[in-house]
Amino acid sequence: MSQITMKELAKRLGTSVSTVSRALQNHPRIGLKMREDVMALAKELNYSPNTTAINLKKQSTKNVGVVVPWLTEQFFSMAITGIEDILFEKGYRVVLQQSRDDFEREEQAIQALMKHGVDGIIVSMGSGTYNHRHFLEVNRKGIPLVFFDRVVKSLPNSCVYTDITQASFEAVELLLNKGLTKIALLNGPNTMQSSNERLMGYVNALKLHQIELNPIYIKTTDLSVEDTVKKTHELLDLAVPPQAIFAFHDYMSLDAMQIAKERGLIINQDIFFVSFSNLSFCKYLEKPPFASIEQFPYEMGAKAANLLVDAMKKPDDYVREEVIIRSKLIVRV
Amino acid sequence: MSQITMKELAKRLGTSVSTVSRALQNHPRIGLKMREDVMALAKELNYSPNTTAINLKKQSTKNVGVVVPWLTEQFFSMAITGIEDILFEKGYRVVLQQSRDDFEREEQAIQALMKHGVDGIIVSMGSGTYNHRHFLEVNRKGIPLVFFDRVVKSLPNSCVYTDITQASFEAVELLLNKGLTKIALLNGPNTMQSSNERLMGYVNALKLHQIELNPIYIKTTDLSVEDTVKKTHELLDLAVPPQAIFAFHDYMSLDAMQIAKERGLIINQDIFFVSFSNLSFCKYLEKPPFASIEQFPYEMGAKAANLLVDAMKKPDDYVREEVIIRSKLIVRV
DNA sequence: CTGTTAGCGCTTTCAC
DNA sequence: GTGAAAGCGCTAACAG
Repeated sequence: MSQITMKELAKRLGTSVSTVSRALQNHPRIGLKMREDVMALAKELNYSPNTTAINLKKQSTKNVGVVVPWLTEQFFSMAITGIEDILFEKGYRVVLQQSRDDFEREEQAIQALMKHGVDGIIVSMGSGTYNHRHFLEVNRKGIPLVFFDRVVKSLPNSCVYTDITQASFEAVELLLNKGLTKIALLNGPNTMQSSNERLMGYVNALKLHQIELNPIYIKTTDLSVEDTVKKTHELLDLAVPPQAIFAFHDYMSLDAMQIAKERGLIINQDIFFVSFSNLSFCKYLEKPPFASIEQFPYEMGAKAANLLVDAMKKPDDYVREEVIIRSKLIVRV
Repeated sequence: MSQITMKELAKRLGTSVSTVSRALQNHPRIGLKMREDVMALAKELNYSPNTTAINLKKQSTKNVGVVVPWLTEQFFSMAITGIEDILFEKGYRVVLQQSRDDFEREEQAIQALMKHGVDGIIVSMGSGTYNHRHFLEVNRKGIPLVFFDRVVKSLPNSCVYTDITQASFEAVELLLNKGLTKIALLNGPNTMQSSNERLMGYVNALKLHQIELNPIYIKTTDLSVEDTVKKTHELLDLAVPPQAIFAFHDYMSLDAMQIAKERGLIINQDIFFVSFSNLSFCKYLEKPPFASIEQFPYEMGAKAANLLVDAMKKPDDYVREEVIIRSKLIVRV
């Protein structure tokens, strides 16, 4: 199926390619009749422009690469929905890649995108990412890059995130205000900035309420179910087990809750869970985690997309922006 | 940041662009020293080819469009993961669009993809899609297209799906074998082929077990939560309410279950639910829907991607394939 | 108002 | 083995 080109249109109309081009893009300096003729023939022949050629000419692809750890995590699929909505309306397309929290894969994805030619990139970093050379490479190439959620604040790129420290503080304080003092932290890996911020919020809250920090209540995990299960058992095996667990996210809360239930504990009575995510399906649970932090992923994605669009518009006088989306603590019970 | 081009490499090496091109792609008829020199300089200058130019030349973009109703539905995010895995390894990139079960949007998405230039398209149709003109257009343009899950069997495109009728039959039979006879069907819209197939499976099972079909037990919905709620109430308001509900998918089961619970019914005792999807988070429920049909979305996506890759390889002698992925009824209780 | 011309960056005959 | 040249489809000065 040989696509019909402007050359063909020009030939049939006995005119030149440039005239056809101008007519098609409603250039002012073009005769009315000619414009109409061209338009008519184009429609008749079902002409559609070759975007690749335009891309080559314009040095842009109207493609934006998006790299997230897991599409299957609700947080990310909602964020991508926000990204897609903004980008689509601005004429961009989303090229998607998952890093699966694996450094190698993330690097591969970024390289593929650069090689493939995208006008910009939006990234939420994987938990396994221990260095930033791929991002530096993107910056070196002058491709606009925006981070969201799992960001790198030390890089000169704009980023969108929630104040994890503050949100963590509020979550832990909620528990403290309930009179609970033995609160455990079931965290992500130390390598993740957001794990450290959770820790800070946790520490701050305890400090403010003059509860002594007990290191045995602090566990890090690699975010896997197995590790969550293991560390939860460790916590519940303690001589004085925690009354509440502040977990990395709802997925972790849910897995930890299963363990607690198996061990005969009653949720929201013997033990309380709070975490990030505010997963929608928790509403179907008889006993949902006590509270959760809503991070508004759709809005975060949309904001990141908007920042990227700005950056792509004016690659020269690019101003780094750091946008903090205010999270909200949702008490479920 | 002006990217470095082959022209630049050629200039610096005092050779021609064509030689550089050949050296870079390990053309046989090229001097060893020259090849090494070119390679070395390319590495040094961090040369990377302009994919758009290659695309224009090769008349292909290595981009594949994927259109699904909702990214946030686990079924689709898993399918896309399968698609992405296969496509990435074959050197293709996934361009993602969501139709949100809206015909206009689906049409827009398909058009944007065609215009944008993709080598192929994978689609799972939206529930609101009432005609196929956009697919016909894709076919007319000779762009390979493969359907999965929500397919159009009457079109000449390959497709991958589960045997909904058979799976529905098994699901309903499971209930019948439990001695339940008053079974309702909470279906999707009539416009969806897969709704009709569910209905057929339902009818077949009842017939085989010589249970008379009672039309008041059959409800269609537009898949929205509101409509699900409404129709569930209608069913439970009946003089003789159903003992079991076969719902479109787990999301619908869950919403319907909420209503049943609110009305004081005990799940898996007073009323049983079965549906499609086998959502992973149901494992966290005290009382999950009684059974669910696992459709192996990852495998479906992967298979669809493989079919598309084949179709893109040999656009001429294209053979339509219809692949049926065997589903599995998972009894949860 | 319209045609000519020169590319965008790369591949690929066709010569030498 | 290497270079010159054409061309993928389109845009945009530059001349009329």
